[in-house]
Amino acid sequence: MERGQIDVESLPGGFDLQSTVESGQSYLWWREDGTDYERTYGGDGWYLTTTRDTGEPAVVRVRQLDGQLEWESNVDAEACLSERLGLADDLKMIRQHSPSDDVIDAAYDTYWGMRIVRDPPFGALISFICSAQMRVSRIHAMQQSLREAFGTPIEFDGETYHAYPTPDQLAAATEEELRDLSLGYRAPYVQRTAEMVADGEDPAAARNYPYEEAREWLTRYVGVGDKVADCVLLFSLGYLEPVPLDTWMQTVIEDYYPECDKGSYAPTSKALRERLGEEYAGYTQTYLFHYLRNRE
DNA sequence: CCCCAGGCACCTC
DNA sequence: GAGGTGCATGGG
Repeated sequence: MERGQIDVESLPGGFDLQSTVESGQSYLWWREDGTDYERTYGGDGWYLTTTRDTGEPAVVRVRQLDGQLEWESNVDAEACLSERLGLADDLKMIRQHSPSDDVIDAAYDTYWGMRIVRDPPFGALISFICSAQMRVSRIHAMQQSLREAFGTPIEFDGETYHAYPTPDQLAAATEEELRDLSLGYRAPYVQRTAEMVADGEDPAAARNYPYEEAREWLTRYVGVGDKVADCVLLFSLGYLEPVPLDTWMQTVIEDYYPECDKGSYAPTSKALRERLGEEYAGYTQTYLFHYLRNRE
């Protein structure tokens, strides 16, 4: 077993592992004890995920003890973690470039240290296809089901885990098998998109385009509209300006920024993006989403 | 029974 | 291109 520590206290803005992993940005991590994100969990508990960064599928688990991020894996996971958890982002600079009002300030203050994740592109694409009209806890459960049904087993520290399925593994699944995992009408979307990626249409190729063209390009995949495309760009591909518009953000617009409601998705998202500070609007959006969803 | 969940494909016009 | 409709599943 390899292990290590990353000093996150000295990063600009620090780091909050629990908020980063449990804020609905990623569905590719899980708690060691398997409990749902709706239930309370010690602030120093372990979170696990899998990676193929070094070629072979590997398990990575991390926990935060004050200013240290402690990790254990069957591979050297330090570079992977830094990338996946957004540790290179300068939170202080990002906040300085974001506007200030009562609700934005409260969101940043409450969850300060939360960072934008960078999920692996295929996992991000599939998990956000699954997210359509679905609660956070069930989106998680679906990804765990997909791992166990189709993912490559990994032995680690005396336990058997499952890697997230590869495009080939999911493309070989039948719609019927996916429906049996309670994916509902998303089952054919997942199967057909996995086929497209397995046939060589790499979602990471969206990075060849500027933001709005990249969003349009991603809608080529079945089950991917403007909202899911925005989530993939923001939570996987390193774009920090997308403002995904879901039902929660529609409520935010009604309650706080009604002048940004332009009727349809693209112009409304653009107006809110400009209102939230253009180049890092996705960061502010993610703080607002997490803060407002957990308020009360 | 109802309504809703980090929406999308498909059909009109 | 904008605007309606059907869609699976589980929780409150």
